Amino acid sequence: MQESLRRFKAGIFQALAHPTRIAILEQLKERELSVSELCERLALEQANASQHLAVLRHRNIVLPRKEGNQVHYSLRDPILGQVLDLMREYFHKHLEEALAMLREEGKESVAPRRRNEVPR
Amino acid sequence: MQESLRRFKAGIFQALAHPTRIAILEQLKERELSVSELCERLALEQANASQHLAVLRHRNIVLPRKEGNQVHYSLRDPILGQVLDLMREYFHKHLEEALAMLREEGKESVAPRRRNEVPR
DNA sequence: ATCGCATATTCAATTATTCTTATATACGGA
DNA sequence: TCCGTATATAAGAATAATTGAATATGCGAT
Repeated sequence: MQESLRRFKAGIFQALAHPTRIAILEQLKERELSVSELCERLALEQANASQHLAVLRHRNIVLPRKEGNQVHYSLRDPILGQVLDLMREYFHKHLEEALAMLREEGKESVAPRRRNEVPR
Repeated sequence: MQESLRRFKAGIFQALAHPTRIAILEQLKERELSVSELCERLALEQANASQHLAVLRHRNIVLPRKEGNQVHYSLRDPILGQVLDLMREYFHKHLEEALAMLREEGKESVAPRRRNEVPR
């Protein structure tokens, strides 16, 4: 597979690689929502929500539907919903380490590794 | 779901969000490989491969196994293999637009949208 | 036409990723 | 021990992503 195709996939993952956008997609997985509904549910600034939606839109991950004054967004392909479901499963499976990882967050003690040890 | 859990998921996606790391994972999905084998197959610089492997390692996506002089890496959880498979399916389904998107790459003509049009 | 609301875009500042080059560490063998 | 190979890390420059504030656009109602 060529570099360009991998860039396409990487682009999709990159679009998913932000907590806010994951939150948005988890909402849209259930049903179509307007921008203001999303802002309300997720406590987002309007401009910020719009920017994140733009990221998702540019990757064709999300579909806008205009209705009068507002824009309703929906998840374009259920496959990405499945991906999110798999991630949920993955998350549960690795709950312990996920929590540990989150607890470690912010620490920067370097803890030099002992000789003969495999890298962190 | 809390912000911290979404950060965990976003972190995984972020680790997947690079063409080189996708290439690495697609190789490891098939079988365990040493760093030098990966470098050879993917035509990577040693230092660069090592950095990308470090990203995957820190997320516990990939597992190092030391054997004498070298380190063999494997995919830690087949779920992520499934995720890559779903992405492949997604990719095929949206092949047309993917190609269009890739063709557009590098252009920066802004193409002002017509009034009454839904955003890009 | 003008107002008000919903949404989108732009800009500048900050922060995070990525690449390259150089150096460090760990190991096995002579 | 010292050497060569495999891998990891560090440092710096280049690039990209994120944010908040300000502004723009599109639409419905008056």
